[in-house]
Amino acid sequence: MLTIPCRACPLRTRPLFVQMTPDEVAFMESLKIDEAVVEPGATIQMEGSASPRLFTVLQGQGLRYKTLPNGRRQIICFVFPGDFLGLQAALLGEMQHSVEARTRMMLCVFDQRRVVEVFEEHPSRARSLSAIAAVEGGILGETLASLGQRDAAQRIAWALTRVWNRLGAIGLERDGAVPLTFRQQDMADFLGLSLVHTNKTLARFRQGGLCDWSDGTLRLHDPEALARLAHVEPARPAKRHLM
Amino acid sequence: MLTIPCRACPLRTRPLFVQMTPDEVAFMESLKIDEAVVEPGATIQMEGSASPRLFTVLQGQGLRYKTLPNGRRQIICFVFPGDFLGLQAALLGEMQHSVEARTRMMLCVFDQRRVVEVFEEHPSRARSLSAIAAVEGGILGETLASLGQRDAAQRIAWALTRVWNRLGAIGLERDGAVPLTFRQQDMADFLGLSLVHTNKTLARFRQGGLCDWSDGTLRLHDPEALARLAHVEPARPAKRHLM
DNA sequence: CGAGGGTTTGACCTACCTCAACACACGTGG
DNA sequence: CCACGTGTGTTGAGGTAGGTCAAACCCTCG
Repeated sequence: MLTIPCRACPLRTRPLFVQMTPDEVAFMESLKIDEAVVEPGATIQMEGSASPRLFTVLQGQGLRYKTLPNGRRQIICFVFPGDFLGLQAALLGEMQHSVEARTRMMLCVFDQRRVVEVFEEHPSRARSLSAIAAVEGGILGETLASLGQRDAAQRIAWALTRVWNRLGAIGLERDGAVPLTFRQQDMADFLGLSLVHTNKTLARFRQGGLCDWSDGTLRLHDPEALARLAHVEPARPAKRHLM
Repeated sequence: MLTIPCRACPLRTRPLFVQMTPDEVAFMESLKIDEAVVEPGATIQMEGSASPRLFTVLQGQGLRYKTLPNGRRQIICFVFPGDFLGLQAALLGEMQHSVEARTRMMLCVFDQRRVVEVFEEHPSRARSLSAIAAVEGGILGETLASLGQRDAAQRIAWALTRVWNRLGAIGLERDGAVPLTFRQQDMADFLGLSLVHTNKTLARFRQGGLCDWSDGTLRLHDPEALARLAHVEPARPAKRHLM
């Protein structure tokens, strides 16, 4: 039995997300087949395989990553509540990256075959699915620009402000802090930096009073300065779609 | 008048692309409103604006890029025949990057509003549109992994083998060479390298007998060695969708 | 013939990497 | 209770891949 029917989903009322019509919500509820809880470290989806179950993240944090033939790991992006997992499996038949949980996560479960049928059954939901893909593409483009054109400090500042805004937008800020449950190694693998350099840069930020990311908690003491350092343009609204 | 009706399009018979049903081809033909030729250097779409015209590239080469607030430029990817331009404009209402022509290009033109209606009118075409978005996401992920985890020589080797395979797949190889009409600066801005270092690495490849990219022409003398250097897994088929 | 865009080359420098140790917290078993 | 491993964060020392600067060398084109 579903403990959280879509119509009572705490996420979808957040202003970050494009609002659904009651009809859409009802349709999604008919698509939702289960809820799942996964433990930290669990692999949710595997690069190269076709995930028969697709997910919307309700709670928790995780990451998408690729393992390269040379053994190194690139983190594609961090995964937060509201993210949809398995889009490539649905549209291409195969995931191009793996997804792993970093905290305990609660997931909304969909049947991959039913999701594919969305194109025949519910055009506006199909549009949202495509929009999700397009938004992710845009984010990846921005990430690419960070890796290619920003130096280490700028990259880290960029990533932290990004995460900060995202987590704030889904209401996870408490007392000027958001939970950020990754290791420094994860951040390094995300930004193409070494662990050591990531660590030292974070220490500099901390000593400089810019921000403090420790014990799984991120505090931005001076968000403007950080954004300026990162060369981030003033936060665009950029609504997201939920599945 | 259209000089190339979709049913006679030379691209869509290439094995690289997922084949359409006659019904789909007819539908696309009803969507196609024009053909356009743009000159080298022309801006086809602009970051931040909603392009009212969407394109499928028939001929020529171009690039997608973002300009960062700090003035630097990140090339997102190279644009080749078969690519669809304006997906973000269609799905999100706004382009997140610009598109510029590097050679004279021939484009298939669609009306943005009509494309959006594809979700109501033609589910299987809508699926293809989404698949295009998903494929692009996968490619961006791979690019991300290159920027983050490969050194300069590996990045260049990776990019060249990628381009080589792509251009080969659409039948542009002649006498062991494909046309590649970019500047070294473009490649540098794509891979997050300086022009100087890109140039020197290319020179090393040339002297080492690996490949030769000059005068707008790319020759891979030893594709296997290059792929080995780049740590590229043996070419996956990875079909693409056309619009 | 000069101007401008792209490529090439050399000299120098630094941002970042690697290696290596240590610190601290946790759990497990003796 | 302590001894220990293991995983994560921290710090220092030294090395190098790749950046920047600068100049020259093509081209083509007006």
